[in-house]
Amino acid sequence: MMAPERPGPEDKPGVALVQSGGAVTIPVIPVFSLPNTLMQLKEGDGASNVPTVMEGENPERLRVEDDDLTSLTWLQDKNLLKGMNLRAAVGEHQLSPTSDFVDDSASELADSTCSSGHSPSPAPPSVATSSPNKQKHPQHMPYDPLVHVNSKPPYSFSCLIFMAIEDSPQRALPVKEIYAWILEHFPYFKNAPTGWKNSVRHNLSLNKCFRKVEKAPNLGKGSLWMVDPLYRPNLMQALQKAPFHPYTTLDRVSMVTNRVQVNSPLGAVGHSEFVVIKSSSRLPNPDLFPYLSRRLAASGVEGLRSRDVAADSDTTTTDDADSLDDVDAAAAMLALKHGPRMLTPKKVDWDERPQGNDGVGQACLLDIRNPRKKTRASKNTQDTGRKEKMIPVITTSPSEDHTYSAGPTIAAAQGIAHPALPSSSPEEAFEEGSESDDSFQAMYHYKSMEDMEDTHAKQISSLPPSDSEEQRKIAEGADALLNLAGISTRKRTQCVALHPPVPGKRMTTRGRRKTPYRPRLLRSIRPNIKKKPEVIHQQNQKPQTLINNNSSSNNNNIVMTPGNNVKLLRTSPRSSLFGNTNEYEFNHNTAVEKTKR
DNA sequence: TGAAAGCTAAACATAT
DNA sequence: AATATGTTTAGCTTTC
Repeated sequence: MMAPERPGPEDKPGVALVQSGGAVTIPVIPVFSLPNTLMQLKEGDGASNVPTVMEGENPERLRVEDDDLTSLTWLQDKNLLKGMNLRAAVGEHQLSPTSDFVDDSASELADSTCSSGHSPSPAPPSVATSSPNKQKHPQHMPYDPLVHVNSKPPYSFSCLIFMAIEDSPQRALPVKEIYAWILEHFPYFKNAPTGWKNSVRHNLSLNKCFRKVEKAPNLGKGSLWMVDPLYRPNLMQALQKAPFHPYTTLDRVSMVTNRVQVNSPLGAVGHSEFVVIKSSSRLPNPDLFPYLSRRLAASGVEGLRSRDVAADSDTTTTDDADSLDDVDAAAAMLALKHGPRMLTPKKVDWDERPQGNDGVGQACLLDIRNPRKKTRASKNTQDTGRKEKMIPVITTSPSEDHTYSAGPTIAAAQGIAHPALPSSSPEEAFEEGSESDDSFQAMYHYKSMEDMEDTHAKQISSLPPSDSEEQRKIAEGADALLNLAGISTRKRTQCVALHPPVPGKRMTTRGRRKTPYRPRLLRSIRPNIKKKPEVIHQQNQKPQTLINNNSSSNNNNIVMTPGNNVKLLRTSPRSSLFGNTNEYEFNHNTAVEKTKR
């Protein structure tokens, strides 16, 4: 079964070449999409024949239709690539000028060309469609999922799911839409065996990073899946570690192709040149990943520069306000809990901000890696020997990235002290600087914290003393929300013990088998110990239940309202006797007890 | 070499 | 009943 109809790639062209005034100007093309561009260059460099892609056109379709395009061997002949500083672009691989990069890339490009329809003699369909290369994409090649359709994406399923969810408007997707997203953005899976869907479901169920959310029954089968806010930094970290994530690839080099005076009135044809410039873009292609790129930018992945870039980007500026709506619920609740003090970490300009005063997320920035157990990211960056030698590592162990078994890095998310962290509380995290690298200071801050700093927190802080009871209620509600979300609001001494296993997420049994194999026949007769569903059905199905507490002693329900606000329905055991429910509704501007009934 | 991470397959249950 | 979705177990490969 193919994906349901949805906006296709034509709505989000990966590469748009803009023709203007007879000359073809080529915008900055990230390495992520580089092969797309390369594919459009004609053998022999006949510039007059260089196809142009009008904005909005589907590059995928063009790849298919431009059958007159030939391979890129001319690139090797011209030795253009060799002159580039591709060392950084290829991630962790040290490439000597005489490395086998060209050869390998040639074969890979040939594969790409063939698979994407650029070859003048495309491979038979049986080869191109029924035999996807199950091997992962070679690490020394920039990866374009729309081009390297025969290479298995170098991302784990959890990363793919994460990207899919993050790239959705509501940050929540049903399984079916996750399938569709993956199929759209990674056509490899169109020809992959159907087992990948099983893997997706398996990952959703087992991976602690993903949480099931109830949705209205009339919206089809199944539930919505969201990224657990607690683990979002972990996933982002995992994504950064992925060898060809746009962070790590685009980060190194962006390629600007300046085709000089192509089809110009001056007739200066037959000359193309590639100019490689360094860029700090750490974001995915906003055309391919509109929401994802924006949200990662909003999450501070790219840091200061990303903000600047975003401000200059058409894609981001148009929806900049929208991105402000992406309030991290956990951060919001923490802010509510801890009040304005938590929310106002020395308001300073980003450029002037002291290192380390990054609020809740700041603890995430500290490089607390175990020097003995280097992460791949650290190894990679050491290899590159570039300034970005310190990729922010949120967790000390890869096992805490986004895996099934690791405990959440709540300490990091909360600013709760890690043994290696200088601060032991969120407050201290604000009060103390860190020795973090420059590249750290803007990363992984919660944009929502800033937003609330300007609006939400000010409202709270402006409450007169007579409203302290109200504020206490809000804090209490936020506390409940946090606790329900698995975020401890206790002090550090308790935080470790307060990491409960994520309900419904088993602790790992992966790796080598620790228990004897139990035949299916025996397992089939075991009693049904299926856990109770995590989500509850609201009487009014309009809001989506985010979190609920199955405990009978706590009648808290967290729902997401249609306006993407977080609503807490709290019925204390005593008040429930009288049918009273306090309803708190939180958004990025307000935190008020909305109704009582 | 062992452990961890990730992938795949499969059985089974439940929901639509 | 068929299909989609969700859960769980198991075994494998790869990487560290």
